[in-house]
Amino acid sequence: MIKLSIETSKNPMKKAHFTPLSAQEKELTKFFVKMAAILGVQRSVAEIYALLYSSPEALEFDVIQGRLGISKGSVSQGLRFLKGNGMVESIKVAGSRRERWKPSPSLAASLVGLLRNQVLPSLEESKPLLQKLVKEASDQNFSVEVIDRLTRLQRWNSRALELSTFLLPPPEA
Amino acid sequence: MIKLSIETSKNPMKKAHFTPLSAQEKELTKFFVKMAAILGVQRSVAEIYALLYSSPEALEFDVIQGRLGISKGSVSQGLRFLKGNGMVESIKVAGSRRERWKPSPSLAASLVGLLRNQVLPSLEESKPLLQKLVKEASDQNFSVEVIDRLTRLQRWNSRALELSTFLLPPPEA
DNA sequence: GCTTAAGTTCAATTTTAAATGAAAACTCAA
DNA sequence: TTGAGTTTTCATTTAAAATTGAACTTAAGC
Repeated sequence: MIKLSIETSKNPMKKAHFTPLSAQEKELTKFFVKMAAILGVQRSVAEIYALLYSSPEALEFDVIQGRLGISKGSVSQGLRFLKGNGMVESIKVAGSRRERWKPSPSLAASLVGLLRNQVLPSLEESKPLLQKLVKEASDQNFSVEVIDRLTRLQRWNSRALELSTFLLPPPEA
Repeated sequence: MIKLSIETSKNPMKKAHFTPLSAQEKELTKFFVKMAAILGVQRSVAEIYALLYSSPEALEFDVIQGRLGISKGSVSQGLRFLKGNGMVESIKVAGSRRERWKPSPSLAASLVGLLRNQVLPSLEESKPLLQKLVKEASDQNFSVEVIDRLTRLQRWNSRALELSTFLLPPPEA
């Protein structure tokens, strides 16, 4: 019989007992998962955010992984997404190589960031397309009904774009 | 050699040549698909809507199926979804058993209907949940930080709910 | 400059959502 | 009332998205 691993002070066998989510944490996760679904954000990302949101202190990478029971890859990608959208922040504590994560102070600001990234690009991209379509429709004398619809669509797009730019101004313009 | 089918006036062999989408129709489809994606609505539904939107006359079931090249099931489900959200209307012409479909007059109203069905239910469902969470958090003396976050979350949910109800009043209240 | 803990990447896998189409159900003209 | 013409249903298939984990990269600490 061979002993497969030896615990030393240099290489402590990380037992890695992470406490499973409490009832409250699970409920809050449900809420964030539901909201995330509306915004088209994946479950694991919502889970990470919910965990950070219900933790009084900033959490380390492997605590997040351990308590949620998800893979390193998911944690890494999830944190990147959340950070990229300004929803979480990382803190580096001197003397430790690990980062610690916590939600950004303002949830409102976070959602604004998320919406801006999800919605605005599509509205902007579509503007020239609709312009072209309206032009072609009148050039090729489509039915009045269809031209009318397309024109209204274009107007609607422009207004939505204006409104969004107004409601969701860029971070530091 | 057996002749497999015979064309009669009663049973005309439906050649079913449907003209493929024009360049413009394809472009418009792109637009609607993109918008639909934001709202979490599936591609085939957006395709159906785009086709109706760019057609001067109301279209029959099998024209929709044929021109889009999708299955009967998808057309049926797609139309049901669109109708359920007030985005399309059906017309019955006397002497024909088939229904004919066209987009509802107001795109704005359509989007309102869609948003109401997609977003409001989640906000409403979550209200009592958040209430309970805040209560439990203070009862079980969680950290001030976390209680504060949960309270703000609850407030945010209530406001979003109020705002939505205001912006998206029920159809005929 | 090494070593190794910490985190990232991405091809492979798993999971979830959407589309299909054959069979069932409905519906209206005859 | 009947039954062919329509549409719906839903188990199955297909496609898309999310997750995993092993290999790789990075950088802190020695």
